[in-house]
Amino acid sequence: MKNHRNRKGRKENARKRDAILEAALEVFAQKGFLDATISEIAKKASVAEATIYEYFENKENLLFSTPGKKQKEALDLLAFQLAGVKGALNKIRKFIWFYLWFFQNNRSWSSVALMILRPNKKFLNTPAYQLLRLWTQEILEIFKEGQEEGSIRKDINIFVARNLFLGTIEHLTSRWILMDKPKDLTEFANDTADLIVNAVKTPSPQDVYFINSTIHLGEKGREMSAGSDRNHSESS
Amino acid sequence: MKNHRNRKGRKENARKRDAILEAALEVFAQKGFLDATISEIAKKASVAEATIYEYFENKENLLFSTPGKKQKEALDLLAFQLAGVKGALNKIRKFIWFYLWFFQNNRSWSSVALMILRPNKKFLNTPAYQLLRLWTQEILEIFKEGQEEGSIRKDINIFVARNLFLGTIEHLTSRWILMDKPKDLTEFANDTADLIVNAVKTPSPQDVYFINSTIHLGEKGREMSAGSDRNHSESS
Amino acid sequence: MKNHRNRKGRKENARKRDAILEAALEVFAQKGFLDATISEIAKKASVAEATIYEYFENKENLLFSTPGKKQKEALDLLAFQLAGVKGALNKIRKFIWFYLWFFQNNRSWSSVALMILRPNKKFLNTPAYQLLRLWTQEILEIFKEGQEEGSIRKDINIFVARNLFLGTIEHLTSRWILMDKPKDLTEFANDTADLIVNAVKTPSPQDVYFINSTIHLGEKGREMSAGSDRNHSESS
Amino acid sequence: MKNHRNRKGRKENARKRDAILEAALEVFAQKGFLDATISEIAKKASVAEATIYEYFENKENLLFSTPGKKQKEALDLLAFQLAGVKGALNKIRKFIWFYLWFFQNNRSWSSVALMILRPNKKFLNTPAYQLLRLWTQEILEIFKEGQEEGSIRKDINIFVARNLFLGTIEHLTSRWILMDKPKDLTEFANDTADLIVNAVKTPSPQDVYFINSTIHLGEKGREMSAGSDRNHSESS
DNA sequence: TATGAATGAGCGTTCATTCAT
DNA sequence: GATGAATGAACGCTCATTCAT
Repeated sequence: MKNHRNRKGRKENARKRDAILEAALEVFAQKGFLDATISEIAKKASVAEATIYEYFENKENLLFSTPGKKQKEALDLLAFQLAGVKGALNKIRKFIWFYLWFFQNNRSWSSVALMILRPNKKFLNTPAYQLLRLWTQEILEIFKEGQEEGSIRKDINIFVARNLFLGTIEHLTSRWILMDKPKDLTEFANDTADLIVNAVKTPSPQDVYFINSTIHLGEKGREMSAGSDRNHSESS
Repeated sequence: MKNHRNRKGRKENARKRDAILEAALEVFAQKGFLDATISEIAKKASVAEATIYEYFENKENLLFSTPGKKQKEALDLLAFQLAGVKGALNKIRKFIWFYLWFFQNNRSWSSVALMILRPNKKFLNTPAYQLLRLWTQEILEIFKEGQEEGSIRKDINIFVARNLFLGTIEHLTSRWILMDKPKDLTEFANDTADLIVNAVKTPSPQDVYFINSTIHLGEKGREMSAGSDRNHSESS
Repeated sequence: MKNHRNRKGRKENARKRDAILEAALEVFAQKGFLDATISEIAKKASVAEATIYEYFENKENLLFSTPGKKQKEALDLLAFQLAGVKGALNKIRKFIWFYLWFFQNNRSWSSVALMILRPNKKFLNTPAYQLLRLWTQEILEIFKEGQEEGSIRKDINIFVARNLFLGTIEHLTSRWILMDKPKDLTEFANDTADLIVNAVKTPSPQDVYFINSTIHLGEKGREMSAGSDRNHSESS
Repeated sequence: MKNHRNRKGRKENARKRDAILEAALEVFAQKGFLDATISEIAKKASVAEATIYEYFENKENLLFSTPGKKQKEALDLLAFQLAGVKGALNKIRKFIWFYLWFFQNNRSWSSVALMILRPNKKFLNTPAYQLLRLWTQEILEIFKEGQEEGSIRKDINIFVARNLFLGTIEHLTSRWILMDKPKDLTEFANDTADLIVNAVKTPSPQDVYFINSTIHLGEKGREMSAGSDRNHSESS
């Protein structure tokens, strides 16, 4: 409220600022927002508590500042990952894999983003949230692209499709965070991609085949989702 | 001293207990777990703060006790809703619609379940969570049923499919809770069902048709998803 | 701001409330508002810090509640003191003496009232201040009475006269509080009364006398201010 | 390191020092000692916070240094104002008017002096306080002069009279600072002077007059206090 | 059973002040 | 001489929880 001095956001010591953010990310991920203490964050960042207030207005502001850098990194990497990939469906598959991979390799960030930030209404009015929207808009673009190129059905609601996309991945990741299952989050990338692709793709004749005048399920899909079956140990 | 909870005998008890739970649900939904105070819950339930501790061990225990009744109600209603519905795909559609309908008509409960309980690790060790599993197992059963009857592809991972199912609905509902969009949560029930059904159903020849020796997209799907187009006002 | 529970002002334990007020008065008097700590007040009152917040909203509110009881006591005693006194001028003398006596016998209260409350703008919007106004209005009444009975000049501004009255006494008392001089605050009651009475009283022929056709100062005043001379040790 | 204050040599120094003092005066007046922050003073003075510590030992020291310059200015002006005025009573009138005028035209200074410095015990051990004593001694001198010339009663305690003088003026000014009443502080200069002069002056036969062998109140006083009546809008 | 009253334990936040540059 | 950066040291305040009645 009262930001005395020239507190907040000096670039001078980006290193110290980053150290605080990193520490905060870890502590928030581990303890949750309210059980996390400034004291612990400060200790982990090797600064005095008061120093945190030189860079961030308050605890909540610190929380909201926490995902920014990683989010940008994710955006850059995503572009890199998608570069050269042809076709919306392939992009979707790549996106899903990358999304899960990135979550997996940034567990604290995932935890903060999904468990703390997402249920927080105030987060919506935050610069960090605006950044996040770039990410989700990318998904929409891919769907649109697919509709234009014909690979994605024109009769689906792409906003609902985006819900499908995000909801599925976030649900999978949430389970991973909460229950440590599966150990390897990307393990289900293919199965997940199969379903999502199925959901949106334009049906093609390759999907059906004729045996003795009967139409059977094509086996093509199987080739991409080998290893997926009901034998996975699922606890719920 | 500590087993008041077990004395189900007296009606007066149950009434007061329910009043507390209802008040708690509302306050938790409105304020979140930590900003909710025992004091406010007590006031809303018209009991003294200490009385709450006669019925619940502590604040967290109260939180975890909060969804139980509604959850049972949901299970009963679900059975009622699915009764007489033929075919896994139709059950899925019905389930989706009912899920959204129930969320919509129990906002506080939805809010507590999705925003507070789900991100809470401790909730997993809770009786209330076991109840919730019955719910999600129902989904698995339907998928299995579909695979047996042939309407659902046998080559999909039904656990991942359940993620798809739950994740999509919860994501949609979360948006509704956080941003009040869409006003009517069931508005997208059909579009959502279309996508999920597409994702899991066994492709059938009806989905393709031949014109001049070429296979085209069947129009059947369209019949069920009338009203679905990209004109929905979506803000993100 | 947020007064959770039924905090503030339960009469149930007026004893505890009084203990807190008394402790607060002493600590405030000794340390000033900001150097006084809730912790010290709690210790002196033999209650937990949190208990203070059961009775008072916050530190400032506690400060403002501090003088009330004594102020009422002063009002009652004043009425008692003035009862039976005839004539506005005699009432003024009595009032002055009592005012100084009461300050002297309630040092902490004096200190808080003059040193902390008076310079605090917010105090003006306080119930305690309204009580104080009864006190100062009493002075006005006496001046009016004197003007009606003829003992006080009709050509003076009684509001300014009240400033004279209050300002003089408060200045004297402030010096006493700050510098412990004079040891006995009532020592100058007579001299002060003489001056204030002189300032407002209707001049009377007794005040002048004729010697050899010349008018001299009457000696009557002297009788009441015996002992007043310039030999007092004054440091400023 | 710690004696920068003594290096009066460089002009640049004095200029910066004055800027700090001026800023401090305003901030202290507006916020009070404790709510004033070094940060705000620094900002207002356009210097860095640390710079303030080059010129002043600490916050309290800065506060005590704050009134000095104005106080000297007041002393000089007072001498100027009193120059050529004949008779103690006239000097008293002039002094009162000038005192109020100076307060009025230096509101921040008044505020700091009366509201912050006066209730502060430590201020008494301060060079600035010694300067202030010159001011109050001047009052004593005038009283003595009046007693010698016969215009002021020899039977009054001049120290008490000084209390009357200072207390009245300070009380009036305090009200003005706290409640902005009256708008023009010098409005009551005459009325105040009348009362104070009445209080101390030697009664003279002109004050009484004879009608039908009876002694009546003289009207002389009225001539000097035109405009004084009970119609002033006073809120308390 | 119900509760009014009391409190222990803790945390975010503020600033005056220091010091290396 | 000037200052940006860092921090130590405090303190008000909140609430979940307990317990005597």
